Amino acid sequence: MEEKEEKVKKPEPTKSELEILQVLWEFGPSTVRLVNDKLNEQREVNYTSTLKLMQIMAEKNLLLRDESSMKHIYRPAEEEYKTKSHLLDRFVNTLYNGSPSKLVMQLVGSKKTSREELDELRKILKDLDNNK
Amino acid sequence: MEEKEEKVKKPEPTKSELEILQVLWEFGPSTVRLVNDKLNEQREVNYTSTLKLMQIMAEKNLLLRDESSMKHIYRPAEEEYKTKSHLLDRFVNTLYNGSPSKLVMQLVGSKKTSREELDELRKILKDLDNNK
DNA sequence: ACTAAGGTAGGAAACTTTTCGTACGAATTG
DNA sequence: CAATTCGTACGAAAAGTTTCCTACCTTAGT
Repeated sequence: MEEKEEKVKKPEPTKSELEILQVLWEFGPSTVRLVNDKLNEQREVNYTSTLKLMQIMAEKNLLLRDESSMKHIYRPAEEEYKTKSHLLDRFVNTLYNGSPSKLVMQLVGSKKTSREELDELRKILKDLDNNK
Repeated sequence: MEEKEEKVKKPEPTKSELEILQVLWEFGPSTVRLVNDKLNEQREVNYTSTLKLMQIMAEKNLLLRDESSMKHIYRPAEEEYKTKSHLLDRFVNTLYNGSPSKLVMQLVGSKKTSREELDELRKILKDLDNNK
C-alpha cells in the first residue's frame, strides 16, 4: 500500500501560477494558447513564458496534462474549492491570527464592501442560523 | 503643492516583510533586536538578516525609523488596519472575483471553521442587521 | 586602556520566480 | 514540396527575495 493516486505533495502556487489556475478553473481544461490569450487580456506575456510556467506546474503536480494530441491539454490537479480553501486558511492564519470572524469584521467594516454584498452576507448568516 | 507627508507609493509587503510587520504591530515600535528575537521564536533567522530586511523596508517606506538614539527604533509606516484591509481586498479580488460574500460562504462551509467562530459570525451579522 | 558585546551599513551570495531566446518537429497552405 | 505557422522542449538570463559575511563604530565592563 503505497501509491494510490497522487501521493506527491503539491506546493502552494505562486502568484503567476495562480493566474494560470484561475483561467483553467474558469474555462476548463485548455491549451497553453488559450491560457496565454486570456492572460494577455490582462497583461502582456510572451507565449513561451506561459508555456514554460505551465510545464513547471505540471512537474510540480499543480497541473495534469493530456499529451495524446499534439496540442497538450492542461487541467488543474486539484479542485478549485480545495485549493482556494487552503489558501484562505493560510491567509486567515497569517493575517487574522486564525480567526475567520476577525476577517469578516474587517469586510463588514470596509467602505469597499458594497450594499449588495452586505445583503448577501446577511442572507448567508441567516441560512447558517436556520440549519443550525 | 507637492509634498505633504508620504507621497511615495508603498509596495505590497512580501512574505518575510509581513512577518516583521506583524511583530511591530503587536509590540509597537521596536528595535531590530526585539523583532529578531520574536521571529526566532518561530524559526531561525540571523540577526543581520532581519536588520537588512528592515533597512530595505525603511527604504521602501514600509517602515519609518527613529535614528536619534544609536539603537534605531522602527515602526510601520501604515496602520495595521489599512495594510490588512488592502491585502484582504487584493485577496478577495484575485480569488473570489471581488465578491466578499463568496469568501464568507467558503469560510462557513469549511470544516476547519470552529463552532465558536460560527457563533461569532452570527453575532456579527446580527449586528449588521440591527444597525441597518 | 583593552576587551567584549552589541549596534549599523553594505555587498555579495543563494534561492526562488519569471521571462524569453533558440532549436526543432508537425501541420497547414499555396 | 517549399514556406509559413503553430506547437513543444530546454536552457539561460533577468528579476525579485532572502540570507549572511565582513567591516567598522559605540558602549559597557574589567
